[in-house]
Formats: sequence, structure tokens, C-alpha cells
Amino acid sequence: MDHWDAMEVLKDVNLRATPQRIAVLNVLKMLGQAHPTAEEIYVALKQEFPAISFATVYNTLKSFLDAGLLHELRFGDKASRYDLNTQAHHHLLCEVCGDLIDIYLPEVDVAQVLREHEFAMSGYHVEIRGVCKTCREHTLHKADTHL
Amino acid sequence: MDHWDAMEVLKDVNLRATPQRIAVLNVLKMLGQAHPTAEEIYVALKQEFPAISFATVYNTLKSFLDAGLLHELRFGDKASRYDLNTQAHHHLLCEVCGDLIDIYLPEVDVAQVLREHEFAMSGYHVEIRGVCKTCREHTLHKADTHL
DNA sequence: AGTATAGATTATAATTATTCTAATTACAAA
DNA sequence: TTTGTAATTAGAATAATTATAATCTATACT
Repeated sequence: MDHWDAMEVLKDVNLRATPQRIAVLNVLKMLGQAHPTAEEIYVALKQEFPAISFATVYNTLKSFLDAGLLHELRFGDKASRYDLNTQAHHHLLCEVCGDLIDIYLPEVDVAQVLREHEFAMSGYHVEIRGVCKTCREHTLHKADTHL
Repeated sequence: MDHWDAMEVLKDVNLRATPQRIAVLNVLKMLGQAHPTAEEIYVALKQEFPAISFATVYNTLKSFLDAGLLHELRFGDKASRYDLNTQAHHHLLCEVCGDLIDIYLPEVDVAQVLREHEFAMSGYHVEIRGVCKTCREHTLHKADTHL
């Protein structure tokens, strides 16, 4: 567990270090692999900032996205999920319970494809759909598992 | 260009071949690589079916999804996009203009990861973010290109 | 340290995408 | 041709997100 200072992180990307922003960063760090939605972040902040508004959460997340501090994940469910982990990693998405499990894969070799399309890659993401161990054991909602 | 009959496709997956469903399939086939949203499909259908409702489009898309006839794509923009192409393929997503370009990659080797997590894969998807050739040439909205 | 100001936050309204509900209509089997 | 079941429709409802306008505050400059 390395030292990590939210204030420093914000300075580094030229964003004003407001208490709300620091708190959002800390919540994201705290929740870790939970990939929270905007609402979950909002709820977590309510305790420390009873007056916080949804707009602040969305604004903050947008500036963090622009600064490259986090990734936005949009899968099966309606609400976007946010992921602070910027090192290359991917997800297993369970189609039954919606769980999003972090995994680490070797770099996908796409060099040739990119060259062909003259496409400037800034990042990539692998999404693997299926049924997780727990759901398979429970064998719930079989009908929901399409594909 | 192989022969393709919407009515047959529907029969094959045990869905009633209603005029609306046939039309949705044909629109998806026609639009091809355009990855239309529900709204774009709705607009395309309006000509042939002035009385069509959004609910029908959404219901139809949902049955097609359940039947495995198409994929739902949720990326940067808010609305889901639908993709009839069910053979394994992936996308280049331009962060500037939002264009979604079909690409074909060799199977990603994830066997070991799946075994570790005891995860039953039903499908996977590779999303590559970046800037497409056209947008790079125009160098528009530089600031929007994060990551 | 005190202050001006660009930028951040807030409450609220508006918008957008999607789903639900209830009534009507159409298909397909007997 | 009836009859049951499923599909379609209009419109209301919900959920997620964005826009607006007023107020506040972190930072830079005296």
C-alpha cells in the first residue's frame, strides 16, 4: 500500500483541490474494486458533505475523466460505473448478478489493425461476458443468460 | 452477399414473424456497420409504419437480444447501439466523432484467466479507444481527447 | 494577510433514454 | 371462425444525466 495524497494527485493534473474533489478521490480509492456508480459515490459523500449535490458528483467525475484519472465503464446496467485504477486491466462481467471482476491480461496485439485503419489508440478495454462462479453455483435466473 | 430472409431468421429463433420485427431486422441489415441507436431504428421504421411506437422498437430489440440475434453496444454516448453482426468482431471507438469502426481480431487467449475465476464465458468484446484517421486530420476538439 | 476573480458548488429545472401500464389488435392453432 | 396468447400502441412514469443561474471559495496577486 503506497502513500497516496489526493491533494497531490489533483495538483498534478491542474485541478483545484476542493474538499469535494478530494473526498471523491478518496471514496474512489476506498471503494477500490467496487466500481461505484455516480449515485453510490453521492451516497458515500453525503455523510461528510450533507449539502453535496448530484451535479457536483457528475461535474467532478467529468473533470477526472478529462484529466485521465479514471475510466468510465458502461455495461449491462444503465448507470455508468467509475474505476480509479488506471493501470491496464479488464473486467469479467457477470450477466446474472452484474458483478464486475477485475482481471489482468497481457497486451492485446492490435498493432497491425491500428496501422491499417491509421487509428491513434489511447487505450483499450476487454469485456468478457458470462456467468460468474457464484451465480453458476446458485443457478439463478437461467433464462436471463442469453448469448 | 448471401441470401437472407428475415422471416426465416425469426422462425429459426422461435419469434413470431410480425411485420414490425421483419422491418427491424431489415433495417439493421440495411444500416449494416452503422450501429444504429433505438431512435435511429425508430426513425427508419416511421416511413413504413407511421404508427410504430418506441416501445415496439425496444421490445423488439430486447427479444432479438434474448434470441442472440444482435449485440448491444454501450460506449461513450448515452444511447445503446445495436449490432446485427454476430460473428466475433470488435470496434475502434473514436473519442472525437464517436465513430464505431468494425475490426476483426484473432481470439484473445483468456483460457487461463477464466479457469482461475471459474467464470463461464459466453462472449467477449474488445473496445479500443482513440482518434480515427479523419478526426486526426481535422484535429478538431483536441481538448476532448482524454486518456 | 486581504482581496479579486475564475472556477466550483448548489438547488432546481430540463432533457434524454428507457421501461411500464393498460387497452387494443393480430397471429396461429383448434 | 372462434379463441387464447402474444405483440403493438399511446402515453405516463422512471432513472440517469445535463443545463441553468445564483452563490460561494480556492488560488493568485497585491
